Amino acid sequence: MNISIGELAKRTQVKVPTVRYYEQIGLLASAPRTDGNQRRYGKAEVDRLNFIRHSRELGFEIEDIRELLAMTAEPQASCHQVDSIARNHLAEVTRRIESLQALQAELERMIAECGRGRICDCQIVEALADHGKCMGEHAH
Amino acid sequence: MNISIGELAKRTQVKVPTVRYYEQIGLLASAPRTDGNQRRYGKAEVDRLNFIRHSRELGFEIEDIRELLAMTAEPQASCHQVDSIARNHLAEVTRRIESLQALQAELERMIAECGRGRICDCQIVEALADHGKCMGEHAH
DNA sequence: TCTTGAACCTCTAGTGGCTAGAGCTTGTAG
DNA sequence: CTACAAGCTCTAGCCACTAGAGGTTCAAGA
Repeated sequence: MNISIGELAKRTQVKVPTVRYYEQIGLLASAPRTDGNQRRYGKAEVDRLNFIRHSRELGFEIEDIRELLAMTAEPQASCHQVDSIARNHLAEVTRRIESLQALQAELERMIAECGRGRICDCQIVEALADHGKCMGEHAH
Repeated sequence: MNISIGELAKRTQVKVPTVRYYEQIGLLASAPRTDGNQRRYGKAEVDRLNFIRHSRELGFEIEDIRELLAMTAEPQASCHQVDSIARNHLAEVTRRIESLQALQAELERMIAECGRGRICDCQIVEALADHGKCMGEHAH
């Protein structure tokens, strides 16, 4: 296997500019070039990029992915750190969900109170203008 | 009332650089200056900035807030557009919650399967490397 | 072999919403 | 007067891409 960046992009569903970006930030090794200066990739890079894309889809940050990839280079090492990274990320996702759910509740309340009349009577606008009308985590 | 930017920041809990940023992007009018070139604000600006901050806390985008503020300048107009902006935003928040919940489920599954052994046996790493092991909205 | 269009290359800047200095000026209290 | 806090403008950075611009290479077709 000795594929171009476009073919790599097609196989992994990662855009060409994004592949270049990942090389730039060191997530992918600098690819060997043809005489015409074009990058060429093998199966290992396809696998690595699939790992990266999948991790990104799951919301892992680039630095986390960098660490995870470094760990896969030490197959006999303990996976304690992998577990830790995943748990931290899960906790963050959970926090974000909770925060968004609080926002959702506030927005629902505001919209329910809207009489669909004029701006000067609008409960949405009044709620935005007056912080005290909110309750819950969003309010302080 | 004729307060400095620092006082405005204290009253509204919006940082000084953020106030300047909002002026730069036109969300706040350019403030009148002292002979020493310092900005000075009145009650109207405090109220406006509170509206902005509150809307940002609820996750409205700057452009949405710009529109909402423009509407408050027409008190007799219909609040149909306000309602529409809020509903669109609520729908987006709902989508984000659902997407995060799918991620959460995948992460929980991966972590539950982790045997806490070595990297080469790690179910988290294997799941990240093999897309087919995921299910749900995240998988394709 | 030549032509042409697609794909490849590097480089720069932008997205959204701030945030962080650097270096200078103003205001106020002691 | 002095010193320090707060004000000012300007630039660049954060995060993870993304979008051109302008030039080169590759491969298919005539």
